[in-house]
Amino acid sequence: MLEDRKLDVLRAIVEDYVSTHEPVGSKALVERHNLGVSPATIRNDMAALEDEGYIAQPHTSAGRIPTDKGYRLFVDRLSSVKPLSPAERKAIQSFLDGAMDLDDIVARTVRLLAQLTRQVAVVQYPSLSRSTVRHVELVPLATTRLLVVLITSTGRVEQRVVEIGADVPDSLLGELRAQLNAATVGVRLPDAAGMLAELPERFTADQRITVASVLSALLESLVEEHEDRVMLGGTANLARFGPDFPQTIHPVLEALEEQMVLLRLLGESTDPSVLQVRIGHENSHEGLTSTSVVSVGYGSESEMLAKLGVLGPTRMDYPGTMGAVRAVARYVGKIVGEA
Amino acid sequence: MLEDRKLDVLRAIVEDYVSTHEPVGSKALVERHNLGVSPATIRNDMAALEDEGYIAQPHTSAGRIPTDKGYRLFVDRLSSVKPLSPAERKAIQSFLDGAMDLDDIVARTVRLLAQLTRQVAVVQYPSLSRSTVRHVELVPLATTRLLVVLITSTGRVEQRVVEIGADVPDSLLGELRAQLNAATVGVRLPDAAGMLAELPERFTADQRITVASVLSALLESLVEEHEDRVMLGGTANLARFGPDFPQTIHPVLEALEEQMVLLRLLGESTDPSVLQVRIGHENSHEGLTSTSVVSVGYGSESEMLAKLGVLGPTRMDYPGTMGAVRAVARYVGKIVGEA
DNA sequence: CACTGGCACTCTGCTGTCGGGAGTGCTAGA
DNA sequence: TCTAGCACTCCCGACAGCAGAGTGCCAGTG
Repeated sequence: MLEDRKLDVLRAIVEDYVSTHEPVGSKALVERHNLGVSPATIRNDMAALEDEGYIAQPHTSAGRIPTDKGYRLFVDRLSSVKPLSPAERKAIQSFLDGAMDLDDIVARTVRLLAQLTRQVAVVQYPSLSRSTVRHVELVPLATTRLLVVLITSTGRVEQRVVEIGADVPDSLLGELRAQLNAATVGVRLPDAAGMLAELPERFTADQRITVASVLSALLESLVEEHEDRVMLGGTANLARFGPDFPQTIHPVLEALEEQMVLLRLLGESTDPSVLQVRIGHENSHEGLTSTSVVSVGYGSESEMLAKLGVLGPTRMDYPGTMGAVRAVARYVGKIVGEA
Repeated sequence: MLEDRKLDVLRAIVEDYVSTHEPVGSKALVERHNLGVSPATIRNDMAALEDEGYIAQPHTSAGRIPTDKGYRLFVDRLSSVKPLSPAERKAIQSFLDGAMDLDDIVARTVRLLAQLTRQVAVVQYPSLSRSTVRHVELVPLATTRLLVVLITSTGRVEQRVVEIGADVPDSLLGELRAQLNAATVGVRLPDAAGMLAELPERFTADQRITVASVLSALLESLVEEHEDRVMLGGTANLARFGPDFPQTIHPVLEALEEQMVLLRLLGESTDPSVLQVRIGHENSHEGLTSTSVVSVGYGSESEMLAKLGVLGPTRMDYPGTMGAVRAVARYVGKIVGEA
């Protein structure tokens, strides 16, 4: 009973603080939520919550605000993911349905997430490592220069320019192209490297220089995975972080410029199919200590291809944000799964 | 004589204001720059400059700050582009030399510009319209689905997925691929459309449906030019816009999210080979009225391929920024010219 | 005629003071 | 276990006073 109400109080504090952005006091609390008790009682509960580290007061005799630990409890036990309205679902669908190529899908997703959550959206491009080789193309640019193009099953195109020491006759080019495709098409990217190991042996000694150059470029494209790209949107929403934000916003902007940081932000999860919320200091990156990240993987039923999420102030609407992120991830997963 | 000194005063005001970010008064002026006259004299000049609209005071009895018109005069007549130090030149070169593909070049350029100028950098991808077709590739994705890939002389790759009503036999695919390449390779993108006009006539009636679908996708890629992409960097530098910037920064962030706005920002110029400075209200976009844009085209000697530039507060170091932008444009031009 | 020095004036911005208000913790009582 | 009351703390806005910076103007000088 007592425990139960304490949790109710914490939930009420989080909800009020999220909507008003101001420390919430005992009196306002009983007025807005109809807990059947008096402010004084609430005060006792609040004192207890403060002792346990779930809330804090900015200064003596101000209202309370939730701590990271408080938000954590709220997310884990006090709230449920808010499903989207039918109108919103419809909007998602029509927004994403017009997409043509992969870039377009990712770009639209980012916009959509940013609009829906009114926060900063981050979408990772579908990872190469999970996809398979669709086609390898060699294009002569000059007599001693080749463009190696790798097309994957997710529609992604990787390109590399290779400088070859010698002239490359068309016949060799055709043969090499055929062999490359025969060896790798349909194979998963990480496995494709292995399929190519014995390829040089099928060519004559003086051809091998060329073959080796092309192979090394292709292998580079295949393992590119680790420097996956991400797309970013909704940075204008940073302006709603709060009025105290000259200090707050700068480190955040800096973090957003670093692809590596963004990837780590999305990445550090165990099971990508489960919605993940990282709150304030739980974020390894300093400068994002008053920032929360909500992320989840997306992809076909069988596999997660990449992750997406949003980033906002710790004082965000968690149920709504989580609902939006999850819904968008599902739709996008369906779309890239089909493609 | 009098006119000359008035201009000196304006220059001094601009320089001081840019470095201090505070309204500059007559006394400080004579101290910092050794104009050989007394503050009282300067005050007369300042009054005149104010009448003519070159400077203004935020409130009675504060120092003066330059107006947009003042900056304009400063840029046009009172300053010269500041050449970079040898160290900076070296940094540019080594920074850009490691670049592999086009994406990489653009990404590095953006970072470089942002670091050098400590402002927001914008780089347009080399325009398709000036480049030529290097290769067209058709890749079957499924029995009724084709990937059309266009590779340009600047190393850019455009891709489109086409849904074909019917099965596409390999023979037709090969024939079509050959014909497409024969007709367009080496041709400028805007002209290539014309070369393809008669292509359908060489195929039988039932093949034409397929040919038409592929063609329309290819034509789309060819004229894609108008929605050229841009890359953005250094947004963290927005935090240095000033302490008054919650109002200032939000519209700017919004503008930066819109590709179209960015393109127009770079685009609206007569001769792209000449360094262009657009100051405050000269910028057509509202929300960027306290923002200046320094931009210039880049490319080979013969042609400009695209533009790049930076965006910052009107109170920016114009000579330094202009020098950096020009220098970077030259190096990048050299690199994409070679590629 | 152009420059200078001096003077009165006008702002801003900082400091300190002072209630009002909101919120708390504690204690006594139901 | 909850409630009511009370004294206390602290923030915040208003107000006044003051120093400083800067201006405009005017009379004087080479």
